[in-house]
Amino acid sequence: MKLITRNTDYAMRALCHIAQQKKEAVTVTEMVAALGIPRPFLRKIVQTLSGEGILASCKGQGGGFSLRKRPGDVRLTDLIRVFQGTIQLNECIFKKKICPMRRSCALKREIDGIERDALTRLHKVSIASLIRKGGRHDAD
Amino acid sequence: MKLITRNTDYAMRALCHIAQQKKEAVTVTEMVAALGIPRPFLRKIVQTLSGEGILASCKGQGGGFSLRKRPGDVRLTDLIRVFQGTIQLNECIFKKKICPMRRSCALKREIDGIERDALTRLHKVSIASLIRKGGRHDAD
DNA sequence: GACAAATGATACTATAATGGTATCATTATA
DNA sequence: TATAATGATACCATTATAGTATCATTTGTC
Repeated sequence: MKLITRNTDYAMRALCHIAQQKKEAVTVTEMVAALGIPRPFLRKIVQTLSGEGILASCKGQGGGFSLRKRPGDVRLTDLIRVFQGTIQLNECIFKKKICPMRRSCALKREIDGIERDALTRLHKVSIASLIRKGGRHDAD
Repeated sequence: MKLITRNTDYAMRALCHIAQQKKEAVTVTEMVAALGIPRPFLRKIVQTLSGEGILASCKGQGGGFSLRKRPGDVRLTDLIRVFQGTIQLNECIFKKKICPMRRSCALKREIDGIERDALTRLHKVSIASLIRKGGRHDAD
């Protein structure tokens, strides 16, 4: 069971790191040093976050990334949506066809309920909530 | 988010179907007709369930599969373990290395908690509980 | 102006998981 | 003996994941 992928995980760590710096802009170099994430991969991730309007970027020397949203407004579900595709509950087993048992499938009802609750909880996890909970997000 | 794969889903449907028949043994042919699952795939699945001791099998004409356990004793988590590998919570991001932030990672704590609760609920779903909830498990 | 340090854009790759298919062997019943 | 069933296994196609690699562009500093 994997609720979040590395993309999502790394993204959230990077965002928490940025949120905790007092600086104007945080560079990838700095984040690599702090978080230990492979540089090209992290670059791709923050570029995506920039494209999504979650981070702002400044090019050139002295540039870097900064938060464009309030820490309380960036939730795990947002990142999951960006990096893991639309958040869909377990789509019905019969791909193109309409599921012949959708009216009455107890199994699907159960799974849906469990997934829905997990999503509700993931939605409550934001940059702000993680920072509040203390715990450092950088490596040693 | 995908808590269960088709393997798991099909397995549970097949098991529920078998549990609801009064017969000694249920054949794959019969299950294919009832559930609409691709025959060779379903064969592989029930063979696996047989190997796991969840189903008993009889070869030869007049043979088929039957439940070897009580319906209350076959849970979704059992099938997830069989078809989706060991149920592991999100393993730490840094593969071989020891995660440098395991002492203090608020993100991991949150995800762990959510996954753990989902597993607890998946553990409560069994053949028996699904059958009890009514709802048919066969196709039209 | 040249250089260095930063991001932007984009293409590529390797591995594993998922969702199957296909075949041949074996067993048991009619 | 023919037939209907499972057993064992090998194969395959697609997608997602987790990256890597390159070149272009911008911008501050000397």
